[in-house]
Amino acid sequence: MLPNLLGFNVRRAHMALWRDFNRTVGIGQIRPGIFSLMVLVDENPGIAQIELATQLKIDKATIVGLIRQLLRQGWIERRQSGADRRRQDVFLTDLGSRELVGLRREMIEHEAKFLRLFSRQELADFFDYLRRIQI
Amino acid sequence: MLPNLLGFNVRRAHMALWRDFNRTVGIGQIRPGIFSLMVLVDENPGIAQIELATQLKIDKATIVGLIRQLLRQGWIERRQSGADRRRQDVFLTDLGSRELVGLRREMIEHEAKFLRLFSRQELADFFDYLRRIQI
DNA sequence: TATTGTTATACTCTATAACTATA
DNA sequence: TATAGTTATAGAGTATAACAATA
Repeated sequence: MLPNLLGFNVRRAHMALWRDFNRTVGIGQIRPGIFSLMVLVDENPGIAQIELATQLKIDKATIVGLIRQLLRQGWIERRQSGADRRRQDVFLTDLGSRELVGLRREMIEHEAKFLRLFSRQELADFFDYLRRIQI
Repeated sequence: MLPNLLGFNVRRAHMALWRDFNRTVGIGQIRPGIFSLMVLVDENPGIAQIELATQLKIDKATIVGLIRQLLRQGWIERRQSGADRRRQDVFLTDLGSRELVGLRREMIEHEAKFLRLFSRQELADFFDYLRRIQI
């Protein structure tokens, strides 16, 4: 039964990617969740935590823990929003920005190992299929 | 960057499936990991723990925790192997077998929500792609 | 009343290292 | 020496519930 379950196959694909990520990207310093949060902050300077939660599709309480790690590493900083004082605007620090350059490079190296298993058209279809089930 | 990363998309697809599984299958009693272990035991009565670890691609130490839960629930039982006394042969109990009937039905219901998003050919391709990255 | 962020808590899933019993 | 299973420990990653501050 298992080999014919979509959930089982997605789960194993996820585990394989996860393991290679951890061997390749920011070894001992970073995980997929933290990486994607950093990229989001880099691409949206001053983004609010609630917005990070929405875009990453995880609970706002979960964001707090990730933010705390990145603050401890000195890779991000927060400033209270002027417009809405409930909000904490999140930015990368200079250190965080420099770090992310290397992480992105490692990320591309990691992705390449998997991307090369597909033709251009297969990849386009694969992404399409994966997006369909991101309900 | 994120929407164009294979890892990011697989991760989100995994989360979507995980959440729906937990709303649909064995509510409050079971998780994807436990379910797949039960199915494996059902299809391979007397399977050894080391074999479960190999087939599920997780460490043998991790199996112990899952086995312990299922023992507590009375859904599996173990007998020492006659041939190799290091081994513990794992079986479903009658209770476990009856339980699994309902769980399989819920699993199919859960899968159907996602499978119906694809044509037969798309699904065949999708499974092929997912298997390629299960390194 | 609703939203943003926080704290406390708990659970799943995974791994590594060191161990016992057995092969 | 190698393998099967266990224990202890750790660390991601997620969630829910209740709360303070602010809108």
